[in-house]
Amino acid sequence: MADNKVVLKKEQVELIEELANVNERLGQQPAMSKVLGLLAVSDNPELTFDEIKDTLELSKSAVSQALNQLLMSKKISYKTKIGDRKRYFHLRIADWDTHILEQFEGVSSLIRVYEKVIAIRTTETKEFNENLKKMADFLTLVHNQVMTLHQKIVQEKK
Amino acid sequence: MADNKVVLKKEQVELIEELANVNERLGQQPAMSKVLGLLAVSDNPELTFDEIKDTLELSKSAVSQALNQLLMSKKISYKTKIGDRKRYFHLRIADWDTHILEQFEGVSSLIRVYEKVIAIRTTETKEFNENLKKMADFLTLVHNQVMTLHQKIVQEKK
DNA sequence: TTTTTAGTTCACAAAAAAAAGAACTAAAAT
DNA sequence: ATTTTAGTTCTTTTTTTTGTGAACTAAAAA
Repeated sequence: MADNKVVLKKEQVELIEELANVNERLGQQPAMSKVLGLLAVSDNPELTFDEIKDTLELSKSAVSQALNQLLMSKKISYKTKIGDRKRYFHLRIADWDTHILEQFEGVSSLIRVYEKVIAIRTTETKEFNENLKKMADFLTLVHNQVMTLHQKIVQEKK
Repeated sequence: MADNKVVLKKEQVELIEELANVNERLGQQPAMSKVLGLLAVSDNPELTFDEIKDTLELSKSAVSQALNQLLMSKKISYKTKIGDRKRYFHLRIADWDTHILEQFEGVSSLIRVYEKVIAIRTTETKEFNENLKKMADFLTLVHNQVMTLHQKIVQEKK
């Protein structure tokens, strides 16, 4: 029944909330978003189940589900310490580039759908179709530039 | 009580649903997303209230709310025809670049929050902080490139 | 002047998403 | 052997989101 709440300054709490909000807008679920925020802001980047639960004031089951989904989507991982049964959860921050590219997957979907729309549209609406095409082309350009930048990162890592 | 349903081929219906799904993942509400899909795919890009309502099989109030929100967020506009009281709603497709930039606002928020996180983090966690910084720098680079590309579009339009 | 059209507004219902709680489990500690 | 720890799983409850329906409005038509 001990309280494992992590001590946080007010500004840290505020940032966790802000981070959670941004993550929610990017389509992540609330509890997962809060966990991501906490793990990014906490001075100690490795927190136990109970520290997360007590700091975020969530139920065990909410924390369990959030952690497991984050583990499955490879946003977090955990360490164990000898002589200690607890797991220490942390962001997989070194894989930040993969996470960002996953977010950009949304742009790819958008491009694919718009290409399909362009393909089946009537040719009657010339200006409309031209604008759709310009938009799809712009998105493709952005997508390619992001991929190029990412390749540079990958090279640097090696 | 007339049925104003727009005639659509099966592939058009499927694309409307796909577009609606992508838009929902980008944070738009379901009814709004469907309206955007219909207006992008329909051969006639200018549809009346009742055509939208009957084609999407939504209630008057759902359509009314969706259209008004889309008008307010400037995703759509409408025309009137003389001797006709109906409004003809259409995508503001010529403003596609503005709409895309609005979506990219999410990236800016993300950068701003991560910069704040970096600013208040303990200096104890060197590698963690360096990775955060690299991520924020990458996002900033992407953001700048998108802005540069957009400037070119704006120039071309003039 | 009354009726119809083209919507709007708002209280409520339905559905979906999120969180909680309680019972359970497997391994470790006592 | 039984108790505790560190969670998991499943059902239920709560909250939030989305959509509906009925009453309303303002302008135009009959």
